[in-house]
Amino acid sequence: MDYHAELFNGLGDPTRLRLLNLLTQAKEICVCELVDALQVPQYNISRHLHVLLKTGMVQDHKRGKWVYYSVAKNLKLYQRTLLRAVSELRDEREDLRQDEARAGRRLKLRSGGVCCVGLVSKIGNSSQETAAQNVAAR
Amino acid sequence: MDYHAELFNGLGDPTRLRLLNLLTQAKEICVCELVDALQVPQYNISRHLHVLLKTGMVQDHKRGKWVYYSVAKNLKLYQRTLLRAVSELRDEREDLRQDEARAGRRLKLRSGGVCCVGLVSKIGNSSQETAAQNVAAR
DNA sequence: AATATATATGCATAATTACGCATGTGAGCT
DNA sequence: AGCTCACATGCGTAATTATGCATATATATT
Repeated sequence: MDYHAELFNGLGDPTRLRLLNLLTQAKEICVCELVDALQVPQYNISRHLHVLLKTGMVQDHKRGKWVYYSVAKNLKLYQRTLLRAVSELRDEREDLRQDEARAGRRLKLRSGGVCCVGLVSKIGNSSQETAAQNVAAR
Repeated sequence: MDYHAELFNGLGDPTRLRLLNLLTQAKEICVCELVDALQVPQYNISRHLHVLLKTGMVQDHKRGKWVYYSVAKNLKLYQRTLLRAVSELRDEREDLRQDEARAGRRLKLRSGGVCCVGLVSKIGNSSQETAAQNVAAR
C-alpha cells in the first residue's frame, strides 16, 4: 500500500488508536506500561508499535532494559493534524479515557522516573499470572 | 472493527484517499466522473464510495440516472480535521494533483451542469473500448 | 556464568479486505 | 415494452493484516 494511505491505516486499528491516544497524552511511555494500560498482550503491543514506528508517527528510545515510545519529533503538518483528530476523538470515546485512567495509575508506580521496577506484567504472554493488577481496576 | 478505527481506515486505502481528495475540492462529483478522474474500474469506485459512505465522511444524492457524491454535511469536528489532513497531504502527492487535473478536464465536459451526457466511459467494466480518453491524457 | 526481565519476532492460522468478473437494479429514452 | 446507460452488488479468489504461541535477543542482576 502506498505510504500515505498506510499512514491513515496506522490509525485504522483500535489498538493503535488507543496507543496513539496515550502517547499524545504522556511524554514517554514504555512498552510494559502500555501493556498494563491497554490490557493487551505484550507481543501485540510491540507489533502495533512497530507499525506506528514505520508510519513515522512515533519514535522509540531504548533506556536500559526498557524501550520508551513517544510521539515523533518533527512531524509533518498533516501528521500533526492527524494527531489532533485523535485527540478530538477522545471526547467521544469512553474507552480511551479508561485507558488513560489505567495509564495514570500505572505511571504513578514509577520510582525515580523509571518504569516497571519490580513489577511483573505478562498479560497475554506465557504462563505466570499477571501482577500490576492494581492497575487493571474493575 | 470499531467505528472510529474504521473511520481512519476509510482513508487507509489509496483509492479512497484519492476519492476524498477530489470530493474536498469539488462540490459534487458523480460516479462516472470519478471513474474517469481516477482511471479505476467503476465497480471499484462504487465499492470504495460505499465504504466512505459508511464512515459518514461523504453523502450521495441521486439525480436522474446519476449519483452525485460530496463531502457530508454536519461532519463532526474530528472528521473535519481528518479532511484537513487529506488536503495537507495534497502538497506532497503528485498523483493527487494529477487526479485533480483529470477531474477538471472531465468536469468541463458537463453540459448545463449535467454530467456525462453522451459520454461512454467504461474503464474496467465489461468490453467496450472507453471514451472520455481525452480526459485520461497521456 | 547463570538467571531474570523487557521487548521483539518467526511461524502458522484466522480474519479482513480488495479485486475482477458477471450480473442485478433502476432511471430515462424511443 | 424494450433498450441503454449509470451505478451497485453477489460471488469466488487473491492479497493483506491481526492474532496466538513459542522463542529469540538484549540488558540487567546475582
